[in-house]
Amino acid sequence: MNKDQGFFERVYGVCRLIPKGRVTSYGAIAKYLGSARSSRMVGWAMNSSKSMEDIPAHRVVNRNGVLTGKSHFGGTDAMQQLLEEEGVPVKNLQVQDFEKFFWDPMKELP
DNA sequence: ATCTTGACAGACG
DNA sequence: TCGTCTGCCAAGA
Repeated sequence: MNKDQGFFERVYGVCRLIPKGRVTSYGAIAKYLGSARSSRMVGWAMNSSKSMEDIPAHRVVNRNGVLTGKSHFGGTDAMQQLLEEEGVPVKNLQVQDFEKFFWDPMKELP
């Protein structure tokens, strides 16, 4: 979470802090990191995180609540099932009641 | 050192 | 309302 590791390391830190059964958006994380318009960087970081088991990237979706990164989860609906197991209802890669399950790092974290 | 890519987001036409 | 384009910043080739 220190900047020593670079930008995406911080993204990892936030991802790990996402409570189980909650989801957040790339923009929210980017904003929390201070670069609200660098949401792409978050996705980029996740791209690297996909190789890191410690990062629950399945809890990170786009602002629409759509699991855009599902393709990176083996090309199956594994990502969707993971969320459902955690208590997040997902329908066809779309998080149901997204706002309800949305977890804002800036708001939840001190 | 330069160019391309990237799991987004917001603005514009 | 929907489709398209740009903006943003970092990492890999």
